[in-house]
Amino acid sequence: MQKTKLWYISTNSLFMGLPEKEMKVMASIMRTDEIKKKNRVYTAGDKSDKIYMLKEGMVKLSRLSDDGRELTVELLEPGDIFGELSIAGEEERETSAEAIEDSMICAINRQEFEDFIGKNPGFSLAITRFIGFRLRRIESRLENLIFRDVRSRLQMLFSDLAAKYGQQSQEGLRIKLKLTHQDIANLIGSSRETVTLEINKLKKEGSLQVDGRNYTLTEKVFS
Amino acid sequence: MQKTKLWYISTNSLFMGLPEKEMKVMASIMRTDEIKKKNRVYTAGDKSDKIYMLKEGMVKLSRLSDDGRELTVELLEPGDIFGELSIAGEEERETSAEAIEDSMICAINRQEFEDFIGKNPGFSLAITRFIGFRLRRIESRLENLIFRDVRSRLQMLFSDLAAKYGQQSQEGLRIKLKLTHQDIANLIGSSRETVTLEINKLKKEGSLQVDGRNYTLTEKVFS
DNA sequence: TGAAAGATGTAAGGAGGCTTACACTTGAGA
DNA sequence: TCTCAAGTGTAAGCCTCCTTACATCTTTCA
Repeated sequence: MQKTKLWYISTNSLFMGLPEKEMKVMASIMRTDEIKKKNRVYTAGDKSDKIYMLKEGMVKLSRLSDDGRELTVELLEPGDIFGELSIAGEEERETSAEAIEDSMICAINRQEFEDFIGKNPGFSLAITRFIGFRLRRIESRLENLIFRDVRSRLQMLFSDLAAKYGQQSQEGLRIKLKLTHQDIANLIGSSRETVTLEINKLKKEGSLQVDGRNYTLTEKVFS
Repeated sequence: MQKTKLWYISTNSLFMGLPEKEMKVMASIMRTDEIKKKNRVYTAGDKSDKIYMLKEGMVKLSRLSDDGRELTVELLEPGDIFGELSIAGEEERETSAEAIEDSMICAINRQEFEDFIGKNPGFSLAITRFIGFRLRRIESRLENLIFRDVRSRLQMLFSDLAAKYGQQSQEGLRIKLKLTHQDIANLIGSSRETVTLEINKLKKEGSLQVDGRNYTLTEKVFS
């Protein structure tokens, strides 16, 4: 059965506490869209006038350097909001959003979203909190990048991913995500070759198991 | 004459558009405090339950590594808000806030601040915007750190500082800020020695003039 | 199913920038 | 105004990690 917009809204922590009537209003200003894998929701430079919610699939937010290297800013799960910086004075997108699986998204016009915030003060605090969370995360990544080497950043990435996508299994915490070494390099600001090297070291040391493209953390090196 | 809290509020862009009555409410929940140079407003690990506004002086937000290195997250001017992550689920401070000049600050309890937001939807959007701005800035620093070398980061820092603290003069854009090479290193994630080296290169090339601890940008290498 | 594209393994070489070390200069505060 | 701490200049050595270069293994999809 196709889940309704209202279902997504009512199960989303961001909208928690809103009266049902307002949830319906939110549902009514959302426009559902399908995005196929490898397609972009938006690209850096696009006009920044919509906010999105990911309903199904997975979306990657990233920034590109002039010479084509990529920095992955965020991996999004169903329920996550993105493009929210359009309400923070962003005129043009600074990041790009790409579906890395076939996805369903909901789009809301910036203006309508702001009107909605204006009418629902509690909701606005939720949005503020949400952006604040992202700010804290990014700040801590900045810190890691400056203070820690590739090995340590890789370990932290794995424990972060385990916290978000981990599943307890026989061998340890299994990360339900398929990432290539290049994907990982883009997440920690390193090169594909160095990531391959460091991952294989972790395997040899026994703190990481890899089968296919699935990673399992077997030790609490990852705290 | 001592400027009143209300004066600071009414001239602050964050509070713009608020009815005067609400500005007075805000003033009434603020507690003014004096912080001497080199003292901390808060330290990483402190309970995160207040929001601050800088009235006078200058405050530096920073993060420390285990081995004592420092990353400067932000330099604040009068009118700037800080500690705002306490409304974004931050239980303990992740950064420290240190006065780098004798300063006057205003403190507001988190709970009172949130109540105020709840009653003033327009204001809440302003706060969201504010945090969003900081998020964009930090993201772009993350990007620079990954994609650019020290020389380029140094140039970008100078043009950022010029935009915020610059003053047109005979020779070019003069930055009204006294920074040591160590301060600069902490801002761009480099070492003191490397910063000295690169600054002297820029001086030789003629794009930067230094007298004492004052920097003047003489060319548009800095865009 | 087979070819092409994508992903991984590995190694040599090199560069950027950090560390260490120390001399010299400036400035803050007694 | 003198002293001492703080800041700056400079250089050698080294270390991490990137780049380049291929071989091989896997996945995709025509």
